[in-house]
Amino acid sequence: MALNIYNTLTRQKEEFKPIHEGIVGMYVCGPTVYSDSHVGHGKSYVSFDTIVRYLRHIGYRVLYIQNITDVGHLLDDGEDRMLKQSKIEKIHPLQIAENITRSYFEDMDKLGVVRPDISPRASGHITEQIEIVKRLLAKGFAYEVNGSVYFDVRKFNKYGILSGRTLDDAVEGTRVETRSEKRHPADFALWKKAESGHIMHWPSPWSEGFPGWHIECSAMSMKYLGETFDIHGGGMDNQFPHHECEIAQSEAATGKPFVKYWIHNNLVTVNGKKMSKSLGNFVTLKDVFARYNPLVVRFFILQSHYRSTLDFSDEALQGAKAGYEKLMTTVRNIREELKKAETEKRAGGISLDLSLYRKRFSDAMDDDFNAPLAMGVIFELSREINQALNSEQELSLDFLKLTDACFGELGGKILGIIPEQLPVRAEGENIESQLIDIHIKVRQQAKKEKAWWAADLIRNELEAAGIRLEDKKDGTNWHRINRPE
RNA sequence: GGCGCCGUACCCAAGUGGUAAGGGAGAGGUCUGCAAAACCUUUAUGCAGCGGUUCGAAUCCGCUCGGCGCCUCCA
Repeated sequence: MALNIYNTLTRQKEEFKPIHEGIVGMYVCGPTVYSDSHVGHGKSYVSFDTIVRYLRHIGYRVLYIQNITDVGHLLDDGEDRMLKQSKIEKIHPLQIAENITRSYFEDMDKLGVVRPDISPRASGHITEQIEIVKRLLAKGFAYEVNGSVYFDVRKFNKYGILSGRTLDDAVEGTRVETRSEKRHPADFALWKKAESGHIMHWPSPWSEGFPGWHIECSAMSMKYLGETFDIHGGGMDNQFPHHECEIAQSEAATGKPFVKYWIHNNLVTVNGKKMSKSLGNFVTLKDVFARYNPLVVRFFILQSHYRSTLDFSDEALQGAKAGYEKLMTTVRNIREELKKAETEKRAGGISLDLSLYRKRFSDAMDDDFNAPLAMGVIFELSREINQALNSEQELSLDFLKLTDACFGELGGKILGIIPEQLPVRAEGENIESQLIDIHIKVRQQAKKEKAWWAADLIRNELEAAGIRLEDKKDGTNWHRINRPE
């Protein structure tokens, strides 16, 4: 089955065919860096990360660009987000940008999100943005008023193609007092003249000022990916007006199609309501990580489709945690068994058709990146492997190697939920593992003498210290308990 | 008001014309000194409700009820 992607532009699933054979240019709207990332960012970037991982898995060379917005988001009162926060904290806006950018990557790293190939900053691409504004003015798609430049939406007849909105809708829908400078209420700023007291401003042919919000994505995506590229992603809430404006200004400037496939991921809700910075009901990733393993959060996110909303609740997260641990137990058991098999001679009678699982997994991912369905496949595989591990038959080294590799590829490399190193027993001869082994030996003796109280005491105390013992047919295994879980 | 989305078991969730994946929780069982883990069995004649199309619908159409999103900064 070929890869099919739901394209917001056409409102249907389409077979994915990159513009250049074997190469994919992909741009995703990154965060505005003025406060810590919340779970919504987590869902968004985990979703796109999984998409990038899968594209790479099926052989594409992907150039993945994700911007950092550190200037240009205007509030209702016309004030820049970065500026507002900088006044609150009494530090330079770019200091905030720097701090939050670090914090953002810290969170994303924990979620197993592979870093973008390029993370361009809006403030570092003022020249490119000015260039586009110049082109738009020259072609008559924009006009200047009092040092500010606006895009003239009536000159671009495709305006509304992405969101399905007409200009009449836009007029009716406009609640904010129309700024008198604009010729049409839907016209949007390309360049704004800085008011006095505005710290972040740059020289331009029109005024000392700063770029409009939408222009940065056009400038940076086209700079690194070309004037037409394959995939543009972002949150559904950015479909209008942000992405609509991007299309308008980019295509007006170049006269070429801007993006082939638009991918929009759905939002996180809390108790059924959208989580957003402005509503103030957001849960930061750092808060969640204090209570749950970040990979549990990733697992939770991937358990629903990227185009579905995900309702964030403690109950749901608890469920995800239990499911995640179940999967990790299987992986751990395979790896434990693998270690034993390496030093033993084994016949091994069980075989398993892994290609069937791989195919079902690929079919799921090929169908618009259906990660939840793909996870179901992994769980079914997990069950079958557990049956094998439970059976009386010895498993061959080959069998164990192949299953471990399969989990590593599907659950690790593609979905990013199975780490290469689990918190299993410490490798090597460190003092901790020696001490635990001594405890296990003492406990074995206690068990032999039916001193159950002693055996249980050792097990309970170790558990309290974060070490879990599990008695098996052929001895006792131990592993570290993930904390936070 | 305009545009759009959603409603699947106790919870999360996939399935968009062929007879309800998967995870959690619950119940029973196997194994075990007991645990833990795992495995097995079980939990929706039914997919918000009512009509319609069809040999056949959770899936298509219409209406009703309920929830949400965008239209204003947001991933």
